[in-house]
Amino acid sequence: MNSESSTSGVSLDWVDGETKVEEAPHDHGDETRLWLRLLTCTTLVETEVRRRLREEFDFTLPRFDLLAQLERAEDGMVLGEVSKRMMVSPGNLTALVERLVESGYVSRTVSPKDRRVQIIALTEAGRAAFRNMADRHGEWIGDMFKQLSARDGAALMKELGKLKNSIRATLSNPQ
Amino acid sequence: MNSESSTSGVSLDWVDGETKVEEAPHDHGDETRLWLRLLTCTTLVETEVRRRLREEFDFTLPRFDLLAQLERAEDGMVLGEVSKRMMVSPGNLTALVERLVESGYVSRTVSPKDRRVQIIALTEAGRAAFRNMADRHGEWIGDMFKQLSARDGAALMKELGKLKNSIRATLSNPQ
DNA sequence: TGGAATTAGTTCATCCTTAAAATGATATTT
DNA sequence: AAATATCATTTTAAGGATGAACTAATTCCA
Repeated sequence: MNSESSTSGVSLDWVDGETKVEEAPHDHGDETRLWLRLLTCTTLVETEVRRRLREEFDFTLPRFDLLAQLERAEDGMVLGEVSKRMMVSPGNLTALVERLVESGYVSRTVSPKDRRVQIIALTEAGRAAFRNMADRHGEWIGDMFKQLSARDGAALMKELGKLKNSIRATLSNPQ
Repeated sequence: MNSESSTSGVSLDWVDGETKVEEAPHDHGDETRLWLRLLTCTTLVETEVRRRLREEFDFTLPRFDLLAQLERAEDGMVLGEVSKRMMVSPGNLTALVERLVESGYVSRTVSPKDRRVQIIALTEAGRAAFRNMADRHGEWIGDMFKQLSARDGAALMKELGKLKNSIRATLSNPQ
């Protein structure tokens, strides 16, 4: 029904890990199924975006995400701030930024006020490249989401907002 | 308001990359915002699950996911099938399975009918360890989702179902 | 049968990612 | 001012992930 198999495997013939993982005493089966469905949706979109970024622009998603963060910080951003916004470890950024500096999309300046601090910013080339990719990115997402009515989209947005609050509540107040 | 800063950075003080990435001619801004919110929720949960798996069981999420797939295949599973269900490349599994075989949680048998094929299965130790972790996993998810009413959960499940269909439609019929 | 295509997995090079430890700079005490 | 704490970033070691190239086994079919 649904196959494709490229030389290097993977592709469209995935199957969904989405089924119950457990059925324990106090259950939580519903939440777990919901979580798995959430994860499935995210993985499907994310994988496709990665694939297209590579194919069309020979670019990676982490690099794209980094440019996206910088794009709305006209005067650049402190590295630590980027780390928080991207939800990745600071150590991760070191190499990522390095590569983007090398390719000329990003500039890196040591703050004159505090020599520990770095300010990262988009170069003109980076800004142009990003805008280009972001346009396509928007189209891809629009395409993948297109069967969802405006109504459903709004509902989903709202429900996800509630979920996000629920998660954050637990995270900031463990146990 | 919300900080914690361990030696190695990251933790609770994330900020959400969730804001518009672009505002292009044909827009897609709503879909993109929805996508970013979806991604944020997934990342929050996933990161927390990783953290707790490591802390409580010194285990990784990919390994846990692999055990989860095998758990509901009494007689084991062909490696390629695992790859499809987990939505990861086959090459990825080679090392993952190797490590789980070493730790005694998984057995690997070459099929007698077709010597290209491998059958992977949980060992008794693997089954026990998995059940243990899966119980806790369910609790964590239940905890993070607990502020979502049953009604909201059901609604979210349904909306995500629609989204999943939309995505799959695009993937199996690109352009 | 015997060659070509297909299929299942592995290997390789490259990148991403993290936690933890280390480095180096600024702030805070005493 | 010296000692100490805190803070921003880098380094390191280890695991995950991918696409592409490769190996080996099976199937297809002329």
